[in-house]
Amino acid sequence: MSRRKAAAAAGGSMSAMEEETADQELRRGPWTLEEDNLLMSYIACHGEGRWNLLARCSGLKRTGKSCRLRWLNYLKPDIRRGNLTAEEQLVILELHAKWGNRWSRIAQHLPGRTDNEIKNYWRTRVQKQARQLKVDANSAVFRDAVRSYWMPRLLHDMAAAASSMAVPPPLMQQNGHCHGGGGSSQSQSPVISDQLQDTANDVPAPARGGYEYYCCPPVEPSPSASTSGSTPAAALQPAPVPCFSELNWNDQYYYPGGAEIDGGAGALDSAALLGSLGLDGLDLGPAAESFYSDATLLDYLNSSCTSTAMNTIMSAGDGGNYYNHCGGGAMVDRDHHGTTASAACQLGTARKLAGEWGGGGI
DNA sequence: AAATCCGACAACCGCATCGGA
DNA sequence: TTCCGATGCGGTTGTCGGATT
Repeated sequence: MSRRKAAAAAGGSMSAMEEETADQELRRGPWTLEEDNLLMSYIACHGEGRWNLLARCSGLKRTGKSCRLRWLNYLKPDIRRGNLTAEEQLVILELHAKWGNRWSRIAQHLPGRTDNEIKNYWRTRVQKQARQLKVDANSAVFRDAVRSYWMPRLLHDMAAAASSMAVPPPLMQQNGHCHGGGGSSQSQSPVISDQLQDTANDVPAPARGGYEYYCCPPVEPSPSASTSGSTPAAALQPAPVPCFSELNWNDQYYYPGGAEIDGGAGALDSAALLGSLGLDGLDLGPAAESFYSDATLLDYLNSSCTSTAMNTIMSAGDGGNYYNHCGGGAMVDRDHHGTTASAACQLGTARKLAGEWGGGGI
């Protein structure tokens, strides 16, 4: 309910004349090119902030709030446009599991992305999947499904992107401390992430930022770790927490359903898979078809996690490391990393991530 | 071809928090 | 300490364009 409607409903603290005046004085709705130009030129001269003053002095018939929002969500030069990459989606899924609807906080770890954009992504994409499954997006069942199906698929997308680039994505970097000043990555440069972004979007390169937090999930800020007062170089230091690739990948988080992961088997049976994931109680119901047809589970498992992508990863840098990470080493025959094995090993990865999430509440 | 539906995203709104007077 | 304006955040709504009927 709008404020004016609320006022009217409450007995009307705003007179009709005031309403009319307000309507004449303040513009609402979509911004015009002229308004955008006016706002940008004002900020170019006076800088950001003091939004109410800006609104009064710039000639814009908008509220300070509206000006701020337009600038932060649309006009600011470092805003990234275009679809979220698999990497970014993975970050969102991970951080949302960790922090919930803290959109602004999540956005801080996706350079160039706004809280509004992330929020919209969650509502339109993630919650859509939850609706199709007839479960709550915050339920444990749905989180498990995300961990077991969606995240592996995103990992696969990243692997495919890496394959097309002939370099592995940063997730697969060895020694954990991905990129950004640590200097411990042995085979990849810090720009790999950006390279991947550059192939994934039509966004000008200067608008891109790094994704160090994908590999190194952020931790609660501490006074000593605050960016204020730290040098730019220090700000690039990886957070002192384990990266995905730093986890104890030799744990036995293999496909637990008893199926051999040797690459010789065909497509996994969906019921067996659900059972193996501890989701045998999950009734996908009539939504299952659309869920699958959206290339969310079986399509993913049966399709393009090809040996080509895996071979690329294997042959590059620490690909073998990733391979062992995924399959727990002994569980996967390195010579038979076909579709099933690849999918299953990524499921293993997802399960490991689920474990790192704690498996419990958000 | 027209009507309807639906997804994506920009924008608005209310409330909370912060900081200065 | 209190007040008040500025700012930030998250929920919700409105709009538009493409897809479907």
